[in-house]
Amino acid sequence: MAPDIDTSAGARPAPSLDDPLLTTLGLFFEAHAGLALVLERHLEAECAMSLQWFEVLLRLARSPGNRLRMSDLAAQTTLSTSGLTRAVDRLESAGLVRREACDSDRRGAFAALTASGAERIDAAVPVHLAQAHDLLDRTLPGDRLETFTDLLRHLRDALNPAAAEASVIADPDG
Amino acid sequence: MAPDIDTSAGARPAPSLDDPLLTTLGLFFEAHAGLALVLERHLEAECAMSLQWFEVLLRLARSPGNRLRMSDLAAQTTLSTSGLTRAVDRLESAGLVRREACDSDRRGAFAALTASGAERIDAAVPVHLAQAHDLLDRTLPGDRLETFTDLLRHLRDALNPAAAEASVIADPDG
DNA sequence: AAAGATTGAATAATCAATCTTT
DNA sequence: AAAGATTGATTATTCAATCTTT
Repeated sequence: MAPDIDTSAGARPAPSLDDPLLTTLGLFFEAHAGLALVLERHLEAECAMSLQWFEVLLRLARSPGNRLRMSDLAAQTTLSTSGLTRAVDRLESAGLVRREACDSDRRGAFAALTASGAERIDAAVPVHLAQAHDLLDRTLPGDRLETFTDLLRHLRDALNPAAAEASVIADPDG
Repeated sequence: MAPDIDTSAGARPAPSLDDPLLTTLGLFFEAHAGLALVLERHLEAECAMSLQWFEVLLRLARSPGNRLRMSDLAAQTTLSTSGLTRAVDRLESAGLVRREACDSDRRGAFAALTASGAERIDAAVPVHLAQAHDLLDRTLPGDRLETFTDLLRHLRDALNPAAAEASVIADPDG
C-alpha cells in the first residue's frame, strides 16, 4: 500500500498540477503576450499604428490588387466578421483603407488599401522587421529560429486547417 | 545599373514583404489564436470555465496557502492590475475566490481559493490536460514538444525577464 | 433558404485618476 | 511622496439579430 505523501490538515490531492504540458502552455501564452506587447509598443511609438492595423494592412498589401474581401480578411486575422467590420471602419476613418463594391457578387465588399495606407505599411514593415530581427535573431540564434518556425507551422496546420489549406494556394503565412 | 523588376503602372516597391520573419510572426499569432480558441471552447463546454479563469485558479492552486497578492497575481497573468481587480470581482461573485486582508501591509489584499474554487480547478485540470495532450502529443510527436518548450522558454526569458527571474525562485512556469 | 456584411446590446480590457496605507 | 488596489470613462470585442443579394 502506497503511503500518502502529504497528510497535513486541509491539504488537497494534487491531480496533475505539475504536468510539464501545463508549463509548455504557460510559456506559450507568456511568450505571446510578451511579444505582442513589445512589438505593439514599438510600432505605436515609431509608426503610430497598432499591431492589429499592421496585420490588416500587411494582408492587404500582399493581396492581388491590394484588396481583399471582408470575409477573407476576417478569416486571415484573429477577428470575427463583425470585429473586422469595426476595424475597417476605423481604418477607413483614418484614410488607410477604402471599401469597394464587388461587381460579381453585390452582397460582398472589398477592403482596399489607399495610397496613404500603402505608404504607411511600406514605412512600418522595415521598422517592425528591424525590431523583430533584433529581438529574435539574438534570442534564437543559429538554426533555432527555423526550427521554431517549423514547429509553429505544424501546430498552426493542426489547429487551423483552413489557413493551412489556403497557404498551399496563396502562401499568406507559410 | 539594376533594372526595375516591376514597371507596371501604380506598382509599389516591395520593401521586405516576403521576409521569412513575417511568416514566423504570423504563424506564431495564428497558432496562439487557434490554440486559445480550441482550449477555451473545450473548457467552456466541459467545465463552464473560461481560459482566463482556469489560469487564475491554477496560479492560486499552485501557490502556498492557495493564495496570492493581487499585484503578484496580475504580474503572473496577462492582465493589468485593474483588469485583475475586475476578474477577481467576477470570480468572487461566482464563489471560486475570496479576498483576504494582508496583516503585514494593510494596503495589500490576497486573492484566495475557496473550497468551491479548489474543487472546480481540480476537476478542470485533468480535463484540460487530456485535451492538450491529445492535441499536442499528436501534433508534435517524439522530442519535438520538448524542443518547442525549450525554444519558448528562451523567448519568454528574453521578453519577460521578471517572469524568468521568478521562475528561478518559485517555478511558476518553468 | 443561405451567404456576405453590418448593427445593437452586452461584456470586458485599458488608462488615468483616486483612495488608503506605508 | 510612493506603493497597492480600486473605480470611472473610454474603447474594443463578441453574439445574436437584421438587411440585402444570391
